[in-house]
Amino acid sequence: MQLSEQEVGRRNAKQQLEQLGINPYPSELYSVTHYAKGIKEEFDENKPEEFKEVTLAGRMMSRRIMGSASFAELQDSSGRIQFYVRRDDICPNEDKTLYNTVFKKLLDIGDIIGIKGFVFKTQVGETSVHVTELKVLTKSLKPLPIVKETIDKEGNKQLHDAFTDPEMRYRQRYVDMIVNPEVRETFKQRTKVVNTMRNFLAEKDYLEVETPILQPLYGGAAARPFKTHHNTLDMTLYLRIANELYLKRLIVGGYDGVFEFSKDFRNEGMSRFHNPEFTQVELYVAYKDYNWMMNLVEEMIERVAMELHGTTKVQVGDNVIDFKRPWKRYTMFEAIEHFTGIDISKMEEAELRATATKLNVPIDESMGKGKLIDEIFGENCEAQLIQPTFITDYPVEMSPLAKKHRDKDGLVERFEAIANGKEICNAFSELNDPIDQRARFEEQLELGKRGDDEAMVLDEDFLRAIEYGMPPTAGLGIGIDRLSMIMTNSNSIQDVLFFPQMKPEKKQTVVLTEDENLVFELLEKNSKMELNKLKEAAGLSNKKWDKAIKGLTANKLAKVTKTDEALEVEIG
RNA sequence: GAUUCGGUAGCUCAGCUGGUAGAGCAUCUCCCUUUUAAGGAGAGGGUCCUGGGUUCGAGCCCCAGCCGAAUCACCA
Repeated sequence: MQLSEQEVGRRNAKQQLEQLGINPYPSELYSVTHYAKGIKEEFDENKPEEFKEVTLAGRMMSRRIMGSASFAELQDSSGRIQFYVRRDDICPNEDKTLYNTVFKKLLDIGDIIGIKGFVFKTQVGETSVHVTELKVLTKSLKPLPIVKETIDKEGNKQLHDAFTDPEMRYRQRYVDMIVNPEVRETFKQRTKVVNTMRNFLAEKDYLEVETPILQPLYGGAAARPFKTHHNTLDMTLYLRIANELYLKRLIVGGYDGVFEFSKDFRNEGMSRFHNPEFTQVELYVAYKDYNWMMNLVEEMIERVAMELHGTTKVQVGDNVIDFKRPWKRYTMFEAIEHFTGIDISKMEEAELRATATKLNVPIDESMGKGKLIDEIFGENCEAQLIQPTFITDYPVEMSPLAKKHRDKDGLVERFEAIANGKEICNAFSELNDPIDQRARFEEQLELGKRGDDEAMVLDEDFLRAIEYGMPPTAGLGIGIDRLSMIMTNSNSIQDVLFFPQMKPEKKQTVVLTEDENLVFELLEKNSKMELNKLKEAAGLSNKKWDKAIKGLTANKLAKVTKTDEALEVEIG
C-alpha cells in the first residue's frame, strides 16, 4: 500500500484531469483507423494525401518535449510509431491547457491515448503522425520500466535498461508484454502452431472434441495426478494427466478420427521443460497404424515450420533443425547400438542391468526390463538426436496401451519423434485386444506394488468399452509447449506459457478494517491533513476514530505529527 | 532435491580492506517548434530481501531463512 513518489504523482495527475473535466477512463468507443506498423510500411512521402487523416490508439512509450512542440511514441498492438504534437495545432485558440497542462504535465509514459492527425516524414526521415487531436483513453497509475533502444554501427538493435528479471517478467507478464514486444510475438507464434495443426486435422475431417478434465480415474500416461474432491457426490476426482482413454471411447463409439487440444496436469517436478499444467494435442484415427501416423506427423510438423518461418529450417539455440520430410527413422535398439555400440536387443533383465551399470546409467530395484531399456536410451541417445528423428518399436513393458509388434517379439508398435534432444510426440498402434489390455493393466498394478508410483491404474469402464470392440486405431500425442519452444527458439517452457506456475508471491498484505479504510481513503486524497479535519470528514464516533487512526499508524500507513498549531496526519 | 550465482532508487546496474549509499535512464522544477538513448540547468527519491550474530561501526564478514536464475537430478 506504500505508494512510491511516482505513483502518488500519477494519482494526483488523474485527479487533476478530472478537475479539468477530462475523464481519465472514458467509456465511449474510440474508432481506430490505422495501426503503427501499417502506416510505417505503407506511407509514401510522395503521396501524403493517402494518409491525411489517421486515428490510432495505444500507449505513450516515450516523450521528448521541446517547449511548445514535442515528439513522443505510441505503441499499439502492431508496434510503435512516433507522433509529433505542436501546441498551436492541438490548441488553436487562446486556451493552451490541453498542451501545456494535459499533455506536458498530466500525461505519463504508459498512459493510453488516442491520436488523430496526418502522416509525414521528419527531417531525419522517420515516419510520424502530426497530431491534430489528442484524447486521454486511460490513465496509467504505475510507472513502466523504460526500455530504450539504439541502433549500433552494424545496424543491430541495442537495448538499454532492458526489463529482464525473469521473476518479474513471469509474475507480471502484462508488463513483460508491454515492454518486450518480442514476447507478444512468441505467443502469437504459439497460437499459429496450434491453429496450423487444428486446420490440418480439420481438413482431414477429423472431429475436434472435448473430454472430461475432472476424471474419477486418471489414465493414459504414467504420472502422478492432482487430486480434488467433489462435494455433492462426495467423491475423489483427479485432474486429467492425459485424455487418451476418453478419446478411444469415442473411437469405439464410431468416429473415424477425433482430436483434442487439452490442458493436462501432472503433479511432478518443475523445470525449464516441465510445468504442472501443459498442453497436448491427442489424435486417434481408426483403421490406421503407427507407420501411417509417422507420415502424418512429418507432414503436419513440416507444415507448422513452413507456416511460422516460411521454410522447414528452424533456428534453435546453436542448431538449425530441418523439419523437411522424410525424417530419419531408427528402432530403439538401432539407436542404442548406433550411439553405444552395444546390441541389447536379445538381452534379459539381468544382462540389461549389467549393461546399464557399465554405461553409467543410474538404475534402481523397481525398474523392470522396459524401464531399463528406456533409461539406457534416455541417457545415451535422446540428447544427441538434434534433427527430427523417429524412434520406433519400444519394449512392451513401458507401453501398456500400445499394440504388440506385428512381428517383433517383446516390442510394441510405438514411436516417438525427437528433435533438439527432446521428445516432441508419442504415438502407437493402439492396443485394442481387451484381454491383452487387461493383462497389461495388471502388470502395471504389479509395478505399482514394486514401488513405481507412476504406474497406471486399472480402468474397468475403459476395458468394457473396448470389449465392445475398438477398430484398429493409430493414436498420437504431441506436446504443444515443447513444440512451441522449438518453433520459437525459446529456452524455457516459461517463455511459451503466458502464466507459468510460480511459487506464491510473498506479500505482507495489511488487511484494513472498514473504518481504517475509510480514513485511509480520505487521507490518500490529500496525502496530508489536519487531524481534526480528517476526523470530521470521516464522521466516526470518538471511539471508532481512535481505533481506526491507531490501527493505521500501527501499520505505518499514516503518521501523526505535532506542529505548533495543530496535529497533522500524513500518509506514512 | 543438490551445487553455483544473484537480490542495493520506478528500471538497468556500480559500491574498494568493514568507516555518512552511487551512476545512467525514469520522476519533479525551469529553458527549448522536426527530435529520436533529444539537449541544457537544477532538485527529490533507499526496509541495501528478511531475521539473528561478530564489531566502536555491517550493503560488505558469519549463521539461519525467503525469493529467483543456471546446471544437474527427478519427470516417458
